[in-house]
Amino acid sequence: MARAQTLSRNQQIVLDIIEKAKGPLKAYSILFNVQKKGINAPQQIYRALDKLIEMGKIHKIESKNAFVACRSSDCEISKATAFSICESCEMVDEISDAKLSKYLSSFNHKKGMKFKRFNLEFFGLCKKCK
Amino acid sequence: MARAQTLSRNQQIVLDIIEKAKGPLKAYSILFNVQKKGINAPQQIYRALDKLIEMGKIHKIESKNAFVACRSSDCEISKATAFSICESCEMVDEISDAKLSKYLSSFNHKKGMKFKRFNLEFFGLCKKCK
DNA sequence: ATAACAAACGTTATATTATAACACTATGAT
DNA sequence: ATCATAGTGTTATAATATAACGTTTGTTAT
Ligand SMILES: [Zn+2]
Ligand SMILES: [Zn+2]
Ligand SMILES: [Zn+2]
Ligand SMILES: [Zn+2]
Repeated sequence: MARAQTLSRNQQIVLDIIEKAKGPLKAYSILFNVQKKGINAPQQIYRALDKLIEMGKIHKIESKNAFVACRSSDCEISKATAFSICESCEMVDEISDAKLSKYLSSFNHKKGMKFKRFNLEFFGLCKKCK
Repeated sequence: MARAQTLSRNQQIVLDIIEKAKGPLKAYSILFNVQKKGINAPQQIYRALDKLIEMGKIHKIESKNAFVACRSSDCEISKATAFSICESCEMVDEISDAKLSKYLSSFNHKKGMKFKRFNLEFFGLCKKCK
């Protein structure tokens, strides 16, 4: 058994920063922010990010190569993620909508492929920006 | 008026390659494939890719940093794109499903954001791979 | 406790993806 | 003709991500 819920030192440092952030963070911006804590190399960041994603603690916003903390419970270890992204201020909000999630989780492609996971990114202008 | 439908030389070369390909192509793999035609620099590829995306001729698969030709008509200049992606063989298939597209296009977030565009990526194993 | 294993770590180097900046050319509109 | 827009070619560099290696730490089983 792995130590399923305990985070390692580096994982905790990286998660803390992502959770405190107002918006999505990029890997190298995380790196620059933790150099005072003795983390010096991209590898250390990317390894922590990979594990945190596996655990469902964070998600990657693919269209931005950036990372946000999970604020939802619908996404069940990143099998079903949806985000709303402002094209002006870069704000990202995790969408937690049971109906949407159910609809997409049960969506079946004509060509017979059974899906294990999806990621949906909506783009527009947020309240502030429109 | 711009020459809305005519492709430039480089755009045509890049589009041809993407259309002929069986699966998604990466920018640098396109580059290596067109060096015999006198295209030598990443910029030339990325510029063509950007325009082709704008025109709706191709799409970017964000989770793979790769590009596919548009095979749909539902996506109306890339405002509403959906893909099915095999995690084993990397096959990508554009999903053209009017109901899905309508459902998502009219989806409204609780927090009052009006969406202009979405991109949905499903992951699983294709027929061959499962 | 200790051996064995898995996970995490630190480090150096390198690969991959993407953009900046600048000078030049072609095209179409007024 | 002149002006604006789009496209080109080129060099350089930025930003994102992984490979490979040996070491250390934590967990489990005996
Ligand atoms: Zn989540
Ligand atoms: Zn905004
Ligand atoms: Zn399309
Ligand atoms: Zn497959």
